[in-house]
Amino acid sequence: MTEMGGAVAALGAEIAVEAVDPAGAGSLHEEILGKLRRFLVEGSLPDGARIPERTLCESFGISRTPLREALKVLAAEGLVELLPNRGARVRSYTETDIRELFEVMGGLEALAGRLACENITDAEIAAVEKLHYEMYASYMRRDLPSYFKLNQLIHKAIVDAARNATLAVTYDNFATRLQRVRYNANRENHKDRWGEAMREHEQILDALQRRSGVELNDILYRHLMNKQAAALRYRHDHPAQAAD
Amino acid sequence: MTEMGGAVAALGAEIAVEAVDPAGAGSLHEEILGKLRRFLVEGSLPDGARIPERTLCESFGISRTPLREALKVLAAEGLVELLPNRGARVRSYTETDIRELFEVMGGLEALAGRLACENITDAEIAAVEKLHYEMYASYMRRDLPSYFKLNQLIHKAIVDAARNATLAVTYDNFATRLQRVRYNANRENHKDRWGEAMREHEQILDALQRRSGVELNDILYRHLMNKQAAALRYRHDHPAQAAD
DNA sequence: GGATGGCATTTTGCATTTATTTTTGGCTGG
DNA sequence: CCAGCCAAAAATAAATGCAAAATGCCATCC
Repeated sequence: MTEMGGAVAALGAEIAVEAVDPAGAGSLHEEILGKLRRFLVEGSLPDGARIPERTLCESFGISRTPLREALKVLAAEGLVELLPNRGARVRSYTETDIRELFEVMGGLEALAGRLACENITDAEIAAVEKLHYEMYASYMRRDLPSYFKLNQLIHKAIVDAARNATLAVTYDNFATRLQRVRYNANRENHKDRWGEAMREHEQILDALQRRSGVELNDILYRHLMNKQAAALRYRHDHPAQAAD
Repeated sequence: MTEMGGAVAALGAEIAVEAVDPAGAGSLHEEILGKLRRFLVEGSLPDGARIPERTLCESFGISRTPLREALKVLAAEGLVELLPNRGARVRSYTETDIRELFEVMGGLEALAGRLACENITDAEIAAVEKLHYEMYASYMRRDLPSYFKLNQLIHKAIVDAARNATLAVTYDNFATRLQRVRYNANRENHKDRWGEAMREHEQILDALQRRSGVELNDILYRHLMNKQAAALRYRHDHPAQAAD
């Protein structure tokens, strides 16, 4: 397994850098958990790569116990898979997995939209409007990174307005898994759908302003389904590093 | 902490019984995980009870390492909460938590219904019909346990028909958390709503037969919201062992 | 008499050690 | 020369041991 030697070395470097910032909370294993999660999301390790715990322990400068605990949690979160007596692998998402993830995200966002319409304040709607127009400006400027950032903030604002912490946590969990996928599929693929997505966001804002729960529910679900279709289309056109 | 001595003793007994049945998969910590989860769901430990790991280790007859790993996973699943340097407690669901759980379940079931309408086969619809009429028979017989069992099977059938394993796993996770709540709130409270629930299930079957995704989506969500209202109403009338 | 500070006990968190399983390399037999 | 098997090495899983943090208790001081 030399193919990931470089990646593990990179991991070591990453840790050296992040050791400065007091990332985690109190306990060591939570700190490790956060670092590992971030590392996996950023896609620095190829899909399906084995995660030799001994090597990682040396990189992190810790013992194997807290690392194993962190891996168990990450497995429960769906970012790694644990093969009995054979260690951990980076979970490789098949096309089916990706389809399913988008569907669940669609259901969660739809729920968030419905609840948000029941609970959102005028001030929060104004804040979303602001984000929306900033995002539109980014769209006109063809500033993709800014667009993505604002896009994320809008969706997060809707989830927050749903007043449901359990939903927010679950949403974050799935968003994290999808990020792992999205980092692989380069963001370029979004350009195909950019105009369409922008129009959908107009509808999202409109439904939110009118506090129409059922409409926002439906729009957000279809919005995610369109994202899904685009992602799968991209994957078919670029089966480069696919690991199905 | 003598208040839970009896409960832990009961735990020990439980394990002795279950040690016979080959519950878990291969690895020891997964076996422990399953046992602990089942034990927590059954509500044998009071809300907020401390879980001293040393005591549990003796009960299970294992070392602390696999137990700690299992506890970390259960914390990620939301069944226990880990206080840094202060061990694990049984997570006590506040009224807000319960409200949130029902909302998320509503979103997930709604999604399942929508997807099921797109994917379900005629044979599967026939199977649901069969379950439905059996459930109706149980309703007429006032056979609550049978009714509950069939009710669960119908909802499970819809989730399975959604053809989304990720959704199914997530659904199970939340269903487990709610079971922990439901075991506390005695099932008697359902009798208030029994007729109403039965009528809702007529609509569910109808929408499924017509494969009307948007309708089933909405019906299932409202179905869960009515369950939520009933559960919270019960909780208000019976604040017995409430641990808010 | 009440409150505060220090000490002892208990409990958790991490590291180290031991054992079991898997894998790989080499060897032997066909 | 290839296939199957055995053995050694490596990796993982579990257990134990050690150190640090927290809680409870007691004594002393105000």
